[in-house]
Amino acid sequence: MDARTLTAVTTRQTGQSDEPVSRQERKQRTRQAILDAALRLLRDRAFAGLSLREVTKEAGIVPTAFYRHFDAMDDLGIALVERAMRSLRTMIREARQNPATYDDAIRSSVHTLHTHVRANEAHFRFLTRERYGGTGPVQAAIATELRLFASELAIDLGRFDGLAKWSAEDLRMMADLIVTAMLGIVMELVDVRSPDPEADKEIAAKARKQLRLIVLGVAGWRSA
Amino acid sequence: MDARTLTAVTTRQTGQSDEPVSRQERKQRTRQAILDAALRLLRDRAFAGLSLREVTKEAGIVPTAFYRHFDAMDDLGIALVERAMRSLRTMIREARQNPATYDDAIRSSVHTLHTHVRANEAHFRFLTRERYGGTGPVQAAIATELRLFASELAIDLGRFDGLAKWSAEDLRMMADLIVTAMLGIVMELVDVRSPDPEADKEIAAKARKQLRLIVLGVAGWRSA
DNA sequence: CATTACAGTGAACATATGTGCACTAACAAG
DNA sequence: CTTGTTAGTGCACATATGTTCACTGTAATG
Repeated sequence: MDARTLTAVTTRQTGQSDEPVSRQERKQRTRQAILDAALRLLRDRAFAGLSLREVTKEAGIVPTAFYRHFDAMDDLGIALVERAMRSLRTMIREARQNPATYDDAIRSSVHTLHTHVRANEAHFRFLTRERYGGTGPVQAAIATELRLFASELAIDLGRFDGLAKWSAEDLRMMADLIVTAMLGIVMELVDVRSPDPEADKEIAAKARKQLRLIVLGVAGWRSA
Repeated sequence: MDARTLTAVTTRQTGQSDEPVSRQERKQRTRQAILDAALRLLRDRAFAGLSLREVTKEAGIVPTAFYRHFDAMDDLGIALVERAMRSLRTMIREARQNPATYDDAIRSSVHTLHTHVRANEAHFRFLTRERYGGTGPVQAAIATELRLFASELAIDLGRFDGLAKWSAEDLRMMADLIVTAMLGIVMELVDVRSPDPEADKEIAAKARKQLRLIVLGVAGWRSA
């Protein structure tokens, strides 16, 4: 097997072998293949228990080729974080377009959450798993991104009636609670088992109730 | 070095070598040494990235001796879950002794939470890390135990004023929310960095506020 | 005291891993 | 057309890992 096998990955991926592709286009594609391979393996393993060779084998390339794209496994990890966070941000952007009233916001937010999670299970699974489980650069990267995300949510919350006069600290507290609760919901959704559509409805209902419970607390709030 | 080194672990552990110890007592001790070694390593690694040889080296025994206590690493994992859950249950038992009013319950519960977590950081770190991060038997064991724990909490909640007439499902929903939120708090506490006592106070304050926000929601609740 | 059970050792092996190196075919640039 | 870049290959090697096996000293048993 000679270097013609260079095309092995990309062709397997695109399905058609001979459309002309630029050089960096090709590089991008195998890079993507590595990411996808990793995500595929991460469905039942944790990132820490993932070897370079495994990933490259799954991606259809030779181990040493890995270094053309990443310095080490940790680099792959943070690349995955970026990619997964892009999915998260896309979801948020859509959820943010929804309007004023609490009840509508909850309903539609949970709906878009459910939709996006199901559409990008691998990304969300990676995020929720490695948020706590991961160590080193990966967890750090996720923690940073989620902190940033919670800050934005806190600002969003401040625009709602009844939250306008809350302190930044209290808003942040509430945002953190929401983020943690919803990530718990995400974890239940992407848990490997039960592709049961009935269970999905129950989980979504639970998510709505939890959000509603939190929001109801706002009415009685006075910062201690 | 011959088999007299059999005493290496136990002596290093107890500090005094020649108090008479029964045979199974000795076995129990090295088993404990293995658990402790694992927990020590798990401070900065995830369980998945932990090798049998590493653990035994840290424990001060030879790799093959591991099999006298566990069939495989997974067994070690579930043993760790059991041990960690014992710490959790001990904490709960203490928290449960506290009385009626919401406000007092929150205050004292967060206090005992903080105390116990600081006293058994390794256990709680392991639980929160591997709850999501872990895969296979370990995560399954934690999930089962936490489900059970949430059920008990739901029952406890039902005894409070204003919650007496809630459906079992709603109580469970609220219990899950509390468990998830508090495990998030625990994670912040055992996060490896900042042994800052000032940060501890802020985290505790945040925990109280989150619980208060949830509890306040009860007043306005009507099951959808 | 004689015998058995067994928690621990140490050597050995097959396998998996990360990484360095020389090489090559194809694209890019002149 | 020639020349240089480079994403990929294939080989090689040192190291780490899980697990087997025969063993040994000591506590437990009779």
